[in-house]
Amino acid sequence: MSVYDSLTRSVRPLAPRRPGELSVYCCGPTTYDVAHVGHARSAVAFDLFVRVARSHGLRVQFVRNVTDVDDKILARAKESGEEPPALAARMAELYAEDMRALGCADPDVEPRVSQHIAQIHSLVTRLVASDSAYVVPGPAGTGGDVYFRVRAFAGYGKLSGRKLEELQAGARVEVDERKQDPLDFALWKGCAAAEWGWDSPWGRGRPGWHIECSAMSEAILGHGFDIHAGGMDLIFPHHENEIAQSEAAFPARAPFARTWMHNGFVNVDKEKMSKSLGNFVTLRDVLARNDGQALRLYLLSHHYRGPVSFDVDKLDDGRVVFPGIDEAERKIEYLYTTLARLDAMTVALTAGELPKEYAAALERVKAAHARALAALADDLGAAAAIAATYEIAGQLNEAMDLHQKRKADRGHLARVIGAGTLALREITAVLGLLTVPFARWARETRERRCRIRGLDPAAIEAEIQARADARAEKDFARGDAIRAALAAQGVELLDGPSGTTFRVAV
RNA sequence: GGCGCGGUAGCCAAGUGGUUAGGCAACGGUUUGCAAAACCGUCACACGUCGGUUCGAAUCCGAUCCGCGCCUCCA
Repeated sequence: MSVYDSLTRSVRPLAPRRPGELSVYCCGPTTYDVAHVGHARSAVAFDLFVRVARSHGLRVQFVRNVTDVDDKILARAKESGEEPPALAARMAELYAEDMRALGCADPDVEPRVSQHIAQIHSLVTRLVASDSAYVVPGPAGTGGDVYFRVRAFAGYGKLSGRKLEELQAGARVEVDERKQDPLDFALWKGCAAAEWGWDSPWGRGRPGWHIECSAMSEAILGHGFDIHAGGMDLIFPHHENEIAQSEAAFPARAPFARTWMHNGFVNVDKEKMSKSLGNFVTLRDVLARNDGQALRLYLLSHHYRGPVSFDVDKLDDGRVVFPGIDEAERKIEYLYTTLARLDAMTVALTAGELPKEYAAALERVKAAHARALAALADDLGAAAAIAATYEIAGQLNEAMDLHQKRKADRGHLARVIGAGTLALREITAVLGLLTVPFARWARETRERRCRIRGLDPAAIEAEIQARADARAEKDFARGDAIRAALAAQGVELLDGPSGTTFRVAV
């Protein structure tokens, strides 16, 4: 498989440092608030990457950190009166819940900054000793700061494609008297003795923003690990600074990371969804209304490096809906319905020559299967894989339709159905879709939709019984009136051979 | 100002030198007591604009118009 590398700006074959193994470090959340759709995009993109890599037989060690020490956490905790570590732990738990709801596997290792202060001290000390960083003493009673000397690292700017002169020409860098150069950035920030922090060789303080990822990735994966991943907004300055720190500290062990992967943004009204613009939608909001798998499918329907727009509609009654996610949820329902139909039927294969019509169908299924796997292997072409998935599902449903109609051809059709089932299950597994068992999905979906629409399932069942009674008396007009009344509430009645069931519309 | 990304049929969205992407909506069918689901067909010989290269360009090159991002906390 191959992936796009931000450092070389090209799609390159994956070449792990140790054959058969893949070490991945992904920048996780700063836990001062609940996650929004932008966080979901990053998590889903790299969960997909890990799934595809594993499907290629690689033993992946997936590390995603939690930044649980940060000024924003402190500020938010002060507002609410909560202790900063308690707030950070609470938000980390909510983040993990949200990501699981999106079908993301838990990371193999989830390091916390608060558990790696010693490693941070050691790295900063090393940088100071080699003159890559300098200490600025703080006021009385306050710890000192440590800054990284950007000009001491020759490769600065290689990831983001920036030159030092251009950065200065930008002239939007905050002027800080204590820095020797405006571009220097903090490795350690001093604080007052009473404030949230840790003692250090430079006095009381907290880590700077970028140092934690350098320290934790080194601690867990060592230098020269395979993949460093995160959102595109982290390229500069975060990842650029990580490279500078790590490679300045251990020049002999460069590169810090072999390949850099970055996901694109989620846009609302063509603008980036972000905290600062205030245009974000939290995952709590989305998951209250929609299936997490629907959001996952929606995100995967767009290439991970391009932009994704996230539409929000306000209905007349004030309710907020997400039309794109509703549509994706119907597609999830289609795929589940197809699988449920498969599970309910028994097929028996026949050997021998396949008639031309069925041979062609089998060929289409196999071609779509191969296309999906090839697309995923080529820089995570999930959208193309999903398109192939619909083709397979369509072929499967057609074959199942014919299986009911053409009894004599059942053995032939069983071969198409068998190949399609295998393909559908394999591709959706790699995509991380349909990971929830059908029965549980059906139950949870019905409960959620009833709750949203304010419906009582028991009352619906009573109406269904009333309609059955009417139909038994050949009073079709009354039966149809009941159907129409329920339909107006978003309840569709499904008449099947074993009675009537219902589904609630998205 | 510097660096970068994108403009594909009514809508969403892949692809990226020659052969059907896919979905949604709409419409017409098959099926159904009526429906739903499922399936078939149509919309679809689409690729911002103008030039150029080529036997052939949505795809490569140049110019240009729009939109967006990063350069400051950010996934």
